[in-house]
Amino acid sequence: MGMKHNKSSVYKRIYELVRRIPTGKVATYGQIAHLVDKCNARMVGYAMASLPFDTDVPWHRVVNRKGEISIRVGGQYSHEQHALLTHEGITFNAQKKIDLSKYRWLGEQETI
DNA sequence: CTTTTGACGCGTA
DNA sequence: CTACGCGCCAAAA
Repeated sequence: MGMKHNKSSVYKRIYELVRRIPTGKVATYGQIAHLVDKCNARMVGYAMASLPFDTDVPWHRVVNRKGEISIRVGGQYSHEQHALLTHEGITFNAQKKIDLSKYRWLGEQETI
């Protein structure tokens, strides 16, 4: 059935998913995109970039596939993202990378 | 109207 | 490991 998938509904799905990333965990742009139909990693980036300043969507928990903050260095928000993640207990190595094997959100899976 | 400019990831070389 | 092209979208100039 040709249910229309408006861009806005895609963005909405992205935001819903990002909201589910728990405190102290991160997801990659590609990981979010993989869970949303008609979506790719870049679109997740666009969706994050278009959020208002006072959003309650935890945008800072989305990083690139290398575990790095993907916002342009020197900008206000890259520093903000680093601060927020550090505050949640996430650590960065000497190369400013997060260990995804340790902090990656595994979706709905429950670790027993 | 067109062009530019980004919060990306993957295949390929 | 790096470099490049491509897919894909929106807001601003």
